Amino acid sequence: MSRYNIREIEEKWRKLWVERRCFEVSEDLSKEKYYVLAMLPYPSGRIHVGHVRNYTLSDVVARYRRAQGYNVLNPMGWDALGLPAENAAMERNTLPADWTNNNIAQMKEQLLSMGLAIDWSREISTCEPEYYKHEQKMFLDFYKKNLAYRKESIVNWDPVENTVLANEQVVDGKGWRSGAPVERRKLNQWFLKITAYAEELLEDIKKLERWPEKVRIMQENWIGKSQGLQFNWNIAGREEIIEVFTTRPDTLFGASFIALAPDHPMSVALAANKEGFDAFIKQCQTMGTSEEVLAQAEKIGFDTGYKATHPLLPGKEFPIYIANFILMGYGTGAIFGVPAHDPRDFEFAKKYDLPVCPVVIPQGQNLENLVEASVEPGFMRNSEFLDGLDNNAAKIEIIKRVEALGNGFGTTQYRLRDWGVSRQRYWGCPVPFIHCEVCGIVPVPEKSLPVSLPMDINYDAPGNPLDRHPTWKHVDCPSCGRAAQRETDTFDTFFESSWYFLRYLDPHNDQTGFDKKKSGYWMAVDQYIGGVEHAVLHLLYARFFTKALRDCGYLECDEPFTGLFTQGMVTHETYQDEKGQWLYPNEIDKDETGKVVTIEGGKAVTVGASVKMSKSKRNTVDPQDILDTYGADAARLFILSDSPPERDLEWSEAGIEGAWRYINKLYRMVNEADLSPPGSPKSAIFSANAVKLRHITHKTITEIGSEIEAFHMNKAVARIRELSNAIGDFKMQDQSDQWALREAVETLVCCMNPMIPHLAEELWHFLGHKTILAEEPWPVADDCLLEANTVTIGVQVNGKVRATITLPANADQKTAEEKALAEPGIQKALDGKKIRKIIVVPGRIVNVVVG
RNA sequence: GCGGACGUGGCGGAAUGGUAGACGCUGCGGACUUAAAAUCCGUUGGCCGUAUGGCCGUGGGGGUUCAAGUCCCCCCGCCCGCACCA
Repeated sequence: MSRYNIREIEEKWRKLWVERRCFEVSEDLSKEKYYVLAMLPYPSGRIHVGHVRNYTLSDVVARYRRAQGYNVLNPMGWDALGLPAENAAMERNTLPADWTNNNIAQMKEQLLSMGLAIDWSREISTCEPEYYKHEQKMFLDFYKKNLAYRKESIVNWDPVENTVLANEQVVDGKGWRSGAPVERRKLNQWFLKITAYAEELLEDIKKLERWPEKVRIMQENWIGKSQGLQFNWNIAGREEIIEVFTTRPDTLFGASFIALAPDHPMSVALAANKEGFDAFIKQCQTMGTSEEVLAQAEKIGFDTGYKATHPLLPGKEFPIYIANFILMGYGTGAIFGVPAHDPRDFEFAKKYDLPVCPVVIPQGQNLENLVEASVEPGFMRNSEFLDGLDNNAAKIEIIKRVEALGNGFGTTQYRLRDWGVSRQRYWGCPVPFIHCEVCGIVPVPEKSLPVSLPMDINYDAPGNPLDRHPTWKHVDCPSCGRAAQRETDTFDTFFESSWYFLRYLDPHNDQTGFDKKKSGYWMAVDQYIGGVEHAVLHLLYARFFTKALRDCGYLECDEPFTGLFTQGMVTHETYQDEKGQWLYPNEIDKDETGKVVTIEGGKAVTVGASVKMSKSKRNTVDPQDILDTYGADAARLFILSDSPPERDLEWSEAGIEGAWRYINKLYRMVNEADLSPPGSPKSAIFSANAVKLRHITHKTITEIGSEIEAFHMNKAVARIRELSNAIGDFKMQDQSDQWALREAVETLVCCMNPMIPHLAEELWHFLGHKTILAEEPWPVADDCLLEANTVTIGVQVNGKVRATITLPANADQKTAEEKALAEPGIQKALDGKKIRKIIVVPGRIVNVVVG
């Protein structure tokens, strides 16, 4: 027997799959379709282990579904636009396009060596005008539908780089690159009206049954629907009113102050000339605006000195504060504070010595001397006409009353905000609009699409190269013909990833983004797989796009992804030398005593926690090294073993070596097995051992299937190992048992195919088959063999296991009882005590209750 | 702070309310070898015992049940999300 030559054999089968175009598919109405999609990678240069995990998972699903008879689409492409390419271009003096295309070529090479069942004929790259011209058309359609609009909004502006910074690029109020203090600047920017779909996006989350609960909750929270009352307060001595929104109108009679957001227009109007105002506003601005920070920060306020009054609360006046915990972007930017029933208001009231008046009293409580806010439901008190109602009824009642007064209205608020898509960058899809001094903002005519990025750009000066380009932006106005200028903003790159899954369906269509009929066949994606970091933004944007495109007539599909799986991160131990410098895993080793030391110099190494792989901690492994050393199958197997896919996976050298050893073991085992010749007739009679083996064989078929469907890939691998252990342990009792052994081995090979396809294909061939395993159906289990003919169950005395007994599978209760009581261990445990009752659960347990 | 997960051997992890620790990794002992690697066999939750065996054990405390890792209540710990980084 020749040694398993991983490189040669894996290469051989990959070549054959490509030659036979095994994984290229087209619409086939005779078959049920199955669309498997892995989140498309950003072409950063080399694949990382996270990619290997992602694409191994999608590949297992694709190969398994294919064997199940589905017409499986499993495409791949490149999320090729984005900031890193510009950073790289600046650092290396190249062009973003060159850097990106180079990376794509390299990464494709690497992905090919993983042996993925991908239809590469559908490969797309989002930086090609052939791709983005269609999204320019979509944007124009959105504009026509009033789903795209411009508005002024505030950005972080780096005055040295002449560029807009993302929040994470602002470090301590300074630009991450330039170190210059960041300015808040108002710019006119494009927005997509995702809020128009807030209700549908929320409502349809219910349909996404095969999404992780966690992601659905995150999206629900993000959309943040709340129902309440919006109404007006008067300001004593002034004409203006203050509009507030509350989700707790029932607590109105418990109010003790009014609070405005620091950037509320009335804040300036009421307090701009007051002493300390500027300092207070400054203080508010330094602490950030995230809900997390506001919720945990000390609640501080600035007393405007004005009082508010409300028609429902005659004779009462409420101080008007400006408070740091009120957000201008949510509701109306103003609230009435009810310390007794809101934790933040309570904290605020304690600090400024404001009254705490409980009005919603939970059953069995009196809420005297509150030490914290009470948010439980209850019955109304101290609330005039609401008294005695339960607080939910009170909400309805008070909204009625306020509406009758003409002072406000019941309304629904969403936390979701419109999606700002403008980026002041070069390496993105140009926004297809033209600015004309006379006509204003004018769409680029469809026949003039695409608006392509110029390739002759440079980074010699700060700012957006599109803006500085000598000719690119100068065009004639399509409407009046006068000299005009192109929009130099480009789209947020979430734009590309919001519809790429549709482009895969019709990747070479130059007339339209995709054919409606094709989308009718393939959509929706049956199984989407990617990182949980995309739980909200990408997935919400893609859902929005699908609905918006539907309403623009592009397709008939409400939700893009019916099944979603979010994989965990890949982690690795960290290593530091004596000086605290981080070391790469390939710089360390164990010495004879088992101590971890540096390979160079043998110096002591501190082994740290296993954390997400990152370049800064140098705890990365290069998948290419793994693929070169151990082969694709070993890498795939290790990725799938042990850790459930949704949890973090700890990469270890021992683990990958274990997988590699097992690959070799399987190869040897099958090669050495004493099998009946291919195609031999089934034996008429099997020995006891063979019957047992056949039971395991057939059980494995159904179990692996359901484990893969449930994404329990670690358990699917365990079932493979169990079957191979059973094969290894099998003692032949009779020549006819050879057939049972062949059956077991062939089943093993078929079942391991989704996970380790190269070896499976090789062994399939070795077993004498002329077919390609990638094209073979999933084996069918014989139902008669699924049940074992004997079962071993525990026998308990008072709930403690004292013995085990083996019974025929169909044994009745009486038999089980008798056999259990006959056990010496049971007799001993009974110790002559009186038996009160015996519980027999057939096939499960016998419990003797005594005493 | 709010919302949501999670907590099982030395490690990753299995367990429709029914034999806790499947399947692995590591460690230990042995075989083969001049030797090593590879491979194979055995063993590997803790404590007591020569042993048959016994006791303890799923973060902690209570409860429901014939039976609880699993269900309920309280507590502790850890992780994730909470607005434009993709």
